[in-house]
Amino acid sequence: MPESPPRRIAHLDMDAFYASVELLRYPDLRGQAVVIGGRRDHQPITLPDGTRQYARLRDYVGRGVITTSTYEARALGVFSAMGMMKAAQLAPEAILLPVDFDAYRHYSRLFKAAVRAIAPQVEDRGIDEIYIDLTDIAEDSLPLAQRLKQAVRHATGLTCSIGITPNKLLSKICSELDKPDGITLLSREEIPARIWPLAVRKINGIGPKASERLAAMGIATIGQLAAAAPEALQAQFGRNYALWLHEVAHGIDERPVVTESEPKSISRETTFERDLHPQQDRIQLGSILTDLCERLAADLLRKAYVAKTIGIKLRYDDFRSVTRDLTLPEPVRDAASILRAARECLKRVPLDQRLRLLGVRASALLPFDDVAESSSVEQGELPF
DNA sequence: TCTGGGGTCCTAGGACCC
DNA sequence: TCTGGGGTCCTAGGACCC
Repeated sequence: MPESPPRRIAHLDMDAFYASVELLRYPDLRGQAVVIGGRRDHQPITLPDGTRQYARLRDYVGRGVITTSTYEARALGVFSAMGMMKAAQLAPEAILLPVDFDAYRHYSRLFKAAVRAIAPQVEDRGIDEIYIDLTDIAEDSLPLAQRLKQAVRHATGLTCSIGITPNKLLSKICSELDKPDGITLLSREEIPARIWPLAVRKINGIGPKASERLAAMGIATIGQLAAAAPEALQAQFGRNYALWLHEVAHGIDERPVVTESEPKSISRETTFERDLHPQQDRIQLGSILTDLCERLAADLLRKAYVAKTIGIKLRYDDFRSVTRDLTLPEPVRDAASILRAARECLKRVPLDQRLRLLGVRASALLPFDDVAESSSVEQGELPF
């Protein structure tokens, strides 16, 4: 087997991205505990004398979660994905700002363009992070990393953290090691000293479930995972996942940096302010469903896709969720057809319990060139 | 005071075809 | 005549990520 050439891969992660974008707009909040999240109106109010009044976390009522927080807020124990009502108990005085995705998308485009101008082999990993293949660039890693950070800073006023290693797995781990505003370089030889002491949870792909099962086996660190008996891992996790665990624990990852990809699905979902009953609240649920279908249709139109499969997602008041899919004879993208398919799916789902969430999803996507639209109609009894 | 919204990938079973 | 194997599509659920 031919030896593959050694690669040089960077992972670049923006520091507390949403919160940092907000601080550009509200510099008076610098140094304070600030959290971003929620849908409710908690826009800052500018008083006649020019001073601003901000909402406080303790004033929040609802089901929102923290999307991002500043490092000052994190120091108080407030992290992403935490319920805002719970966070309010830990940091009642923290400033609360609503999310503004348009602003974050704008800065996302700016920092990615700045990176691409230096290193064009960029893989998008969401709004605030990218992988970069630096293999074909001659410059040494440290000055190159400094130049990338400078370019990002110049384009956005924001800081980021960069890890550079032989692969995506290690770079992702490393970009976190010196946050914020850090650079971490790592070679294969340094894996035992610098990677093995870390918790298995630091590996991208080992989540809460897997790390809990590993903990039950007495495996807490990546080094312990690397030393674990393969048979024991297979007994716990099955063949494929066990093999993967063994590889990543040894720092092996051959995944390429993928610079282009097509979306697999597009979806819209919403959690209600209060749980809704399928019968008693059927009017309201019907209008929510219609609204979701219309937004999904607008997304498909804007992104120029048609969908062969339409699905729904329900979450019950006990947080169990179910999905139903329907593959259509012809691809669709208009709201009426999506709604029709979603209602067909709804007929196949138990509706005897209050709901907290409803979602609609389009999958099996095809680029919209000139695909003829379906007009097949079969309207049966409607759940709501 | 429970837990958002947008995604990807994997698994597993059944239908259906050759 | 009670017995195949492979391939693909569809569906449902779950883990995980940002």
